[in-house]
Amino acid sequence: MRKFHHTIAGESITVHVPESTGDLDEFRRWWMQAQRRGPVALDTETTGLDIYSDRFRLRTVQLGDARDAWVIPWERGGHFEEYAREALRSVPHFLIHNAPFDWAVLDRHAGTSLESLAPRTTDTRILAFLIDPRQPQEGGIGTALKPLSARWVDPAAPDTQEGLTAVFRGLGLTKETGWAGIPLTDPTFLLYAGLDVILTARLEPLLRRELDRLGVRRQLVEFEHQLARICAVMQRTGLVLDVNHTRQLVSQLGDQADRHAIEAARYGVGNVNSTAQLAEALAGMGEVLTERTASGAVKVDKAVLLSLADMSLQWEPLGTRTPNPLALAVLKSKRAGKWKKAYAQTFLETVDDSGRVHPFIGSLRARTGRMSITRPALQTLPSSDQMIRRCLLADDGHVILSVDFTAVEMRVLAALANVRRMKEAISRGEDLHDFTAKLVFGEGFTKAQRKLAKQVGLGKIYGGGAATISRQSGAPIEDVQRALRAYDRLYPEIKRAASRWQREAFQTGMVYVSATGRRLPLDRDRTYAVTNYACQSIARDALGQALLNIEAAGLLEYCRLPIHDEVLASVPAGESTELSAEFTRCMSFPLYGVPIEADAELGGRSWGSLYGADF
DNA sequence: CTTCTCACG
DNA sequence: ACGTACGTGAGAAGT
Repeated sequence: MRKFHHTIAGESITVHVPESTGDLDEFRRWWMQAQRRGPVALDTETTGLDIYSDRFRLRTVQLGDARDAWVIPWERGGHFEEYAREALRSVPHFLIHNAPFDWAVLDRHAGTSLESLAPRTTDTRILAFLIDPRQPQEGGIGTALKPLSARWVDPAAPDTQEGLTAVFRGLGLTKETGWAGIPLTDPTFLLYAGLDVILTARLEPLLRRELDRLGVRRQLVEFEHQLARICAVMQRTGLVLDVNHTRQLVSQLGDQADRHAIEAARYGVGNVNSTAQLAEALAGMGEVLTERTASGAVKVDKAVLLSLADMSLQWEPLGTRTPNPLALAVLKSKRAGKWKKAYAQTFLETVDDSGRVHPFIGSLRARTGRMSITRPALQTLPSSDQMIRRCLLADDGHVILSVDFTAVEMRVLAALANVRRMKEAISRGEDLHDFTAKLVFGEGFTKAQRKLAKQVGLGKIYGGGAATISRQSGAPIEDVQRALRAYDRLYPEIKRAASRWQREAFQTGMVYVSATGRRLPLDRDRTYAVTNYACQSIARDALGQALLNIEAAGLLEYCRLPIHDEVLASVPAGESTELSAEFTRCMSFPLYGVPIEADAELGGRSWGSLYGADF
């Protein structure tokens, strides 16, 4: 047995690394005792984050409590694997920091299913997030194990990730190759692997105590653990990739990007992604660029370039000036390059050997609690064109189903702020934006006026002013101002609720507590954002509730992605109509007296089929 | 690492 | 007193 000693919060701790079956028997005796005293912290070390690649390996499994950690070298196989498996099977309650990652690893590589682990897990990252959801850049301490440990356990707790990076360098390895290349005998690696579980074990009771002190509901903590599990199931399922189409697309987009880059080079822009080069070249062509970025540089973004190219924000010709050929070439080259690199290529890099991509679905990411999807970022695929979404398919014999809430943030606002006329319109089944347009512009409102009513409604939720809404929508500022004033007259409850929420937050240390009990810290200089936080976070919780309903109805196996106000699913073609109705029912329920409703759309085999012609 | 840009709801 | 567009992930350039 190898042992490492360290001091945490003034107490000495021991990291044990078994080397023989005798050592493993001692490990077994330890966890059998430890599980009687309380939950056991669990962690894994792996070769990297690419859980679904065939090069991925599970290296160690660590268990621990506040004083002792055991690092089991899973990679050595045989008895090491057997004893670790037994503990994973038997311990009744685990503490894991950022459980979805370890669940996915152990499910795929250690024969311990997500279904078996999740009900036995407390995720300390969830606990920390419910105390303060802000990232370090936003003034919070974030939810990484190191800063949390420093805050709650021991300010001198070592930064194990940073420490290991130094060790990697000493061995001629990098941040990327280190996790796979470091020998399992490395003392720093073993000590730090053990420290992580000890820190997690010490963190949990302190975070629990803080949650109790703040009065955060147990029910919310439980809700988040259920959602984490549901999202982990969707991640494991993944989506089918049309590999051939994606390969063709990579090559097509690459050709396009190159062709337009060559065109741009003729005007002196050797690198289409260089804003400085572009601004200089455009100035040389006699273009006058007035917009500036936050730091004072000349702004040459898509909106600026489209206007130089004489096109609307939807790339439609305007006929107001001679199109600038450089602006057009740069727009096209950048777009093709980005779509190739960030989307198509990432699909091919992340696809597993059975042809599926498994995006990481973070069930609790944004400061409002909104979910996010990474590797690849499937919540942000272009919707103006079907070409990228066309790469992702329903399962064999299935079709794509998309079910989305109707105007959910507006309905949430109506419910939370008790907006009388909005609630009346919703219960009559009226379209909210039609209703507003009618009241502001009269019965014969135009399409453009409805669009303005919609943008003003959204602007209200975001806290936007006339200037911004005018710029974003292209509507004349006078019209926007008039609509905004009319809006305030029609729905006076919105302003009143916003001031009430800000006042409440002021009394609780600048934290607005949402209707579900979520803590939403406000930034002092933009407290107006409280309206958005209230609506965005409750809309997110409504999506969470919908996911629980979907699972209870036995439909989780069809779910593929949560996209803020939408659930994307793959359903057997023969039952698509019935399943579509069932999904819609799961996503329809009253929220504080206001009906939340959903619309289903059935597509063909590819996700792109919902965004244009399917091939 | 920061800034700018661009994709989404 | 007044007015403030919200939340993400990702790639590339430049310091």
